[in-house]
Amino acid sequence: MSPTDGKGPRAQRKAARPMEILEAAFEEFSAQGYAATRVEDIARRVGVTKGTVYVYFESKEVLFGEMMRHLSTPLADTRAHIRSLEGPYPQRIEAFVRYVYQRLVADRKTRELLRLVVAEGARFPHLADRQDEEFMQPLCDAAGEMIREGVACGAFRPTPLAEIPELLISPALLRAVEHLMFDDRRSTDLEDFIAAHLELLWSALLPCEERTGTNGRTARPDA
Amino acid sequence: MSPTDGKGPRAQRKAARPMEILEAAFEEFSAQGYAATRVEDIARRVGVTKGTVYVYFESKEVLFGEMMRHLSTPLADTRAHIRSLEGPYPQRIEAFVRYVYQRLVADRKTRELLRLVVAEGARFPHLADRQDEEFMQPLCDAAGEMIREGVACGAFRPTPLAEIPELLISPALLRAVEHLMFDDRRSTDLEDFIAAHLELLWSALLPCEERTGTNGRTARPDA
DNA sequence: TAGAATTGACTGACCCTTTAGTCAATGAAA
DNA sequence: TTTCATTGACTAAAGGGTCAGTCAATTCTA
Repeated sequence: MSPTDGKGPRAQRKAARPMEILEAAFEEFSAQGYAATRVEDIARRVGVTKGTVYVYFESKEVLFGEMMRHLSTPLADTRAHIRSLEGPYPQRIEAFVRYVYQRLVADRKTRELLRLVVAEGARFPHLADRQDEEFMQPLCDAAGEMIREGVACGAFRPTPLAEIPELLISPALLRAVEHLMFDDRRSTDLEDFIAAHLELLWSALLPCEERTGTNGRTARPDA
Repeated sequence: MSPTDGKGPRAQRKAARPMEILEAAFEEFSAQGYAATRVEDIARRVGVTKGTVYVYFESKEVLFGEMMRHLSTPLADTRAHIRSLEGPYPQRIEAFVRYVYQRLVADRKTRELLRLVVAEGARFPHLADRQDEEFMQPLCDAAGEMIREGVACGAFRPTPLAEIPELLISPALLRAVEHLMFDDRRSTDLEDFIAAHLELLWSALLPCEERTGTNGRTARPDA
């Protein structure tokens, strides 16, 4: 039974408050950083006053922690999603790579989570650990496994990518960091970038004779 | 004539102060972030009081700006250094790659500069621009040029790396970000990582028949 | 050279704004 | 009428920024 079931408008509002506050906290904390964010700003964004925020969260620090936890939860299904990929290995790799760009570059929430971890990680070390546990490690493990399978069944050549899958996702991270630094001021075409990234991967993964230069699908994604 | 020439101890101390303060400011700002750093902390680190800091810098914000400028200046010679690389193209690439790891991963100052740009870039946009202008762009331009030369003279195969040299340095950036997130808690071997990175590059750059798996020198760097 | 006068780098107490956190009063929903 | 989510005025503490005063280094004078 959901918390909004069979309740009057008062109870519904109350039930919705914590989430509203977490969303507003995300906007403010990611834009200003922890120390520079005022609880009053978060409250104003929700349309209430500071006192209300303290009804739902006992302190600014707790609110920040809860907000980070809230941000991290959608990452939990990363591993399952990746394991569900099907088809020939190169296409699986491409789907995987596009998924990584989707999360790390296109999805603002994940991107800003990265900013907060880098910016505030020194004072909240568990943030980095959770982010790694729930996102980076699953991603890398799944990628490594996929590549080793591909190698085992002869689709891919042996490659250090199998042992160090971070190499596979690093270009996406670079785009994410660029995005964090310049927002939208320096945006070269992402599709071109991904195409080049895939090209680089094929040269490492595919046997020489299969490298045509247009493996997988490097064309724009259409329906 | 240097500012310490022929001066008494009083004048020498005065001349040294701004630099001392900038160094202390770097330590505090990079550890705590702009908003959470107190000018008093910076002063204490130097061994003076807050008032003294305000003798040399008119405000916290100006001090931060000057500190960032001070940090950025050593980056200026990046381009020259890269152009001075010599020898066969694969060795030049390897030297370049190692230089990038040196700066981005091993050099604490450059790494923390990255943290500050990501963390504070939203409120000080010119920081990102300068960092890019003086470091990232020269690095990428030089790399792109080197690869295109290598392709032109037949040492390398045509490759999208020539047009998108960011791909070449992205693994180093990943290590830098990991370092920022975990400090020293998660350090897999850097040499293994670089070796794998180079391996990946050779599979993209070298003709098939030259790819032995141990191009360049993948052994530990010795004298 | 010795002592007096001057300088100026530095201090630390102070001001004032900002902001985390509190709580008695309020008024709309139940 | 009762309940309780919300308010907004309040406190306390923190921290940016100021400045008159201090004393050691330096310069001047005899």
